[in-house]
Amino acid sequence: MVRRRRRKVATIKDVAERAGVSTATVSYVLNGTGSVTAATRQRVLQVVAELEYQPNHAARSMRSRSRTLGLILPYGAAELSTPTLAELVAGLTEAAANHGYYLLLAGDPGKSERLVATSLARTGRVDGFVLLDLQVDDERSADLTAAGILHVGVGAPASGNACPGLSFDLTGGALMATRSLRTLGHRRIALINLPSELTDSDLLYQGFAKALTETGEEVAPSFIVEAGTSQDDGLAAMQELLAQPEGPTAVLAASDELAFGAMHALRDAGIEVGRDVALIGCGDVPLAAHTHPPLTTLRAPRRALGAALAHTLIALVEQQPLPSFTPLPLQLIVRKTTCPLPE
Amino acid sequence: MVRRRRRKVATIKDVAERAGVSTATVSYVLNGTGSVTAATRQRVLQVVAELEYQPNHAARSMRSRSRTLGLILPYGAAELSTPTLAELVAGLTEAAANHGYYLLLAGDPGKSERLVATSLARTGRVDGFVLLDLQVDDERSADLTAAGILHVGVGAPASGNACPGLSFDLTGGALMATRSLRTLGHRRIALINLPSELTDSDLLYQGFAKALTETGEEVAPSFIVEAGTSQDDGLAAMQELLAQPEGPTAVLAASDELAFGAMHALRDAGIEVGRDVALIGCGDVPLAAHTHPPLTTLRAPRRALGAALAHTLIALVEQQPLPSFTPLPLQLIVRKTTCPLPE
DNA sequence: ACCGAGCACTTAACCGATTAACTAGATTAT
DNA sequence: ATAATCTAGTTAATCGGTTAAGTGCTCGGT
Repeated sequence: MVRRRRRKVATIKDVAERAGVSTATVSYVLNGTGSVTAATRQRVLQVVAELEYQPNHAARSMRSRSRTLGLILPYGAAELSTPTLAELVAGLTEAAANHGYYLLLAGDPGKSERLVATSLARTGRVDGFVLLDLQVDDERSADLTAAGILHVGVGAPASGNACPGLSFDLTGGALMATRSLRTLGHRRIALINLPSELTDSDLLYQGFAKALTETGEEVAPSFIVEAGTSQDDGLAAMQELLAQPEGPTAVLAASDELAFGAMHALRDAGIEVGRDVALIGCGDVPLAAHTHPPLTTLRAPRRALGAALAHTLIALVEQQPLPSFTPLPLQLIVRKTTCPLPE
Repeated sequence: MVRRRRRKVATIKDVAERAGVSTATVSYVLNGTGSVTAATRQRVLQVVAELEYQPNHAARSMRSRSRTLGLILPYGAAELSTPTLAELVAGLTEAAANHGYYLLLAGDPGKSERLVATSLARTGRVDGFVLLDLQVDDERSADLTAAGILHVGVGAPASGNACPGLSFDLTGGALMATRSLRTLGHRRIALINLPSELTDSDLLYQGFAKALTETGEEVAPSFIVEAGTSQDDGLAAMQELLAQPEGPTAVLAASDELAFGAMHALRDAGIEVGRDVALIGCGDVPLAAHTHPPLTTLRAPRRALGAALAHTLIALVEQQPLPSFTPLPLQLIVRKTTCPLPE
């Protein structure tokens, strides 16, 4: 059987030979280090172009870094299909590309996240990791820190975590959303929040609470429901709120997913969203614009967050000063699930 | 400023020294090559465990391959958020992991897909690529083949493409779906198909046509609409069908996305899906179970396809015989959008 | 008793880059 | 005029593995 051999690509030696210089000179030209006359530089670059030379990545990363960022997919990776994660990944990938980095996906259901991460880092395959859904006292972060592995997390830089944490300005967003509900006349406002393990959940709570206390009101504990992350969790949470003697007239949900669940619960209870009860979600996933009625929600710049994560992690890897990061602002997209307080 | 130096990891030299052997012996033990006594093997493995030694990836891939598969994200990468792609990626990642491979994501909006791919391959960063949405006479495949870069595509192995193409058994699926519509009494059945550039579109058409011709009927050209891939495209296609003097009583859509659009169009036209008109989608994305009414659709094993792609590409890379591939069967999930022909 | 083969290793070349150390020639300083 | 410095390169060490070639040693065959 004739099997075509893999094509041989040009090496730095080929370039050096053809340009009549040493490999060191070629390297100097390509990296802008050393001192080279304009004429020599020209000649080398000419040959590089002719041979379409590109330095071998393995050889390069032996001397320095691998210019690769790692991302561990959550169990089952079904969550990759959530627009939230998908756009984040897109932002990561693009921003990384701008710095000559690439994104390595890992997600071995057999091994633990920790094992995969340390293996990837110890073998020099990746320079650092992005941790999704940063938690309070995150074990993963502690593990990586202990192993000397650089990483950044998606979420608030919380106590117990030594890594930089980047997130949206959920506090500002929640404040804005809750204020807008108050402006519409609502006074019995509930919050369906994320699990309290997630660092993001407190951010949201702070904004929500501030909007109430700034007008001298108290936060009713029964109106704060800690839910999971799924649509079903949102449904359950809403049912819990409706079961109370005096239920809320407005609800802020910590994610669109939760809001969708809440919409289901309301519909099942015969309550019309956007007329009887106001509802605001968070995230603005594509589907939010196409529910019935379309969901009022806080738009989150997911792609920008991905880019910010990439920048921060790369700065960490290259030992440059970390770029200053201000939580990315959310934008209130008013659709049809918000309404003035019914008289 | 005190900045902790990166932790030094054990090298093969450390292992060799500690075990009192040469590095070659360590390498032989770890790779199962060469001949080593049981005692020596024991000792080496012992030390490997003690030092938690893992071979440096860069050094390794200089002599062989990089054990990395490349995937180029579609423009803007918004499509990653489609469950279809997300699950495929998950399947790819997992199956790759089982062979010691990882998935490298690329998606540089600045450079062309071709440029990124050749660069990644020439620098030895990846061993091969997965091409999404394989097209008839796919330019990308031609480019990669010309550059001697291994790759597999998602789609039918079509004319003009030298690479293996893996897909679902869309022909069988369309046949099954269309037959089921006939069994329900429908005779005026339409097909909203994918763009004809996609190799998958013909597969679907073949099954659809067979279901009609096998009972001696003719395929009405006006009932075959070539649409795009978006929900809006599905909407437009359905409107086109409805505009005909005698519209279809049943519709097969080539994707759930298209089916959702068709549902919108039907609803807008005051036609009740699942009573007046039957509709079958393809893919069974999670949302399909939650539309009103829930969508009858062909369930596609996306994760399995991802795994098959990984296996095939890795076999290609390692010059092993390609695993035989039978198109992955679809399963008809009957929900509420199908109905007998109204009398 | 001697040769060849096989075993269990070691030695060293090699993969393709980066970079510290060196060198020859030109320029500047004293 | 001569030493010191600078420029534009080269040579060679190095990163951490893999692997072809080499080296004693034991064993079997004749």
